[in-house]
Amino acid sequence: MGETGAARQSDGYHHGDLKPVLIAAARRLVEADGHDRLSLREVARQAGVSAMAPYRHVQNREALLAELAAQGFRELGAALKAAADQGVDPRSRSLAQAQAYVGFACANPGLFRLMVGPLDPAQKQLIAADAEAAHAMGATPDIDPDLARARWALVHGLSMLIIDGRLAIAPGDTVPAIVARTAAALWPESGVCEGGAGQSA
Amino acid sequence: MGETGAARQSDGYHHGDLKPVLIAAARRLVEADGHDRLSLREVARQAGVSAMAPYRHVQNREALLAELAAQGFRELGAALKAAADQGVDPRSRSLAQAQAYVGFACANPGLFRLMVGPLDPAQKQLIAADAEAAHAMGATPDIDPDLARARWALVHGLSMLIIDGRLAIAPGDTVPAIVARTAAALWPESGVCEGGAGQSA
DNA sequence: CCTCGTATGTTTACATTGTAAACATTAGGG
DNA sequence: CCCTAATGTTTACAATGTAAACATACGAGG
Repeated sequence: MGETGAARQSDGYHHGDLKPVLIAAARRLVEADGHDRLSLREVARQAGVSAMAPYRHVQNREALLAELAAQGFRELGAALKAAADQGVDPRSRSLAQAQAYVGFACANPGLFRLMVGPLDPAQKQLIAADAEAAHAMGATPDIDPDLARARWALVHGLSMLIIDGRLAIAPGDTVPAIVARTAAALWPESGVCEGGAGQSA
Repeated sequence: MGETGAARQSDGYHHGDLKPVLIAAARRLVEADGHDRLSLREVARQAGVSAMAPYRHVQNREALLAELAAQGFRELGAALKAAADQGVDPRSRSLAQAQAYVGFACANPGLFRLMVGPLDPAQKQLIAADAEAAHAMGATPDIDPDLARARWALVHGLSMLIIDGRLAIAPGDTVPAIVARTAAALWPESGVCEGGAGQSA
């Protein structure tokens, strides 16, 4: 079982299924060293091909990063949707989504920083659809926009602070617990989360 | 009065006061292109000196970025302190600090991203003192740590979302107003901000 | 089955960058 | 007035992004 899927056919010249390998290698490197230190040549090296091979599959370095970001947004969107489908009342749904968001960031810090960081407009268009999908997931449509923005800023800021090591996680503490405690500190009772402005559907 | 301060003495060989010029140029470039695209050679070019001249004043590129970050933290700390000294009740003090934090990020997005981004440990030690000063400013000591964390995450996330262009600012709207509305959405009455959870436990 | 076009990989080439090392100049104290 | 250290410069080299030219093998059509 050496050949996985539709991989190389005969010899070593034509790899046959290089692009996913490149993306996987790039993702590994982005997690390891950060997206700003990603080198296309190192990606090629990890994939076992020549330095110029990646250019047959991506336009340039930025385009590869954009594909990575798109993949990240797709995964984040799926995680948010799964969290939304899981809760029963709006409050637990909100908490589950918040935990999913921060959880994703903490599980893929390098990728998250890439998704969140600035990208030149050409590539941004590439990932816009996925990003929109993920973002729409964060804001349920039946609440005050100001409150939605506050919730988004909260989970986003929490994510950044944690993955940048500014919020040290005490031993024995977990990310979902931190999210839950932070949310609890803001909404001690309940009610605020779902009620908000009375623009009921 | 062409020579500012202790600038060049006679000819063009010894600049005489190069370091501040380098830092200023670097800051301009960081704002313009982002810290990941900063090139020491371009800094030198902007300062009108040779490519290797900066190495007489900073150990390497990372060290220059660290100095920039330290400068940023000092300014942010000053802004936070000024905001704290300005308010009368704890609530308006909190709001003023939040507005100062987000305002600083929006006024210096490139620098803020540098301050917030990951830096290798050697340089991190350089800016640790300033960073601590700025961070301590954010959390007044008399409140629930969970609430302090929530407030910090909120302003940090708001800053990131705005400077990354994810929260488009409507024409006529201002950053302080957004911060105020966001805070108002979370604490509709008052009371929560200063009283908080009875962490007397 | 053979051939040829095209997709995919490779090699070569060049500009830009970070950084080390050797050299040049000048300021300022003996 | 001269020597030394501080400051700037030139030279040099390795790594990177990317363009251009070259090579090979997969698959369609005869």
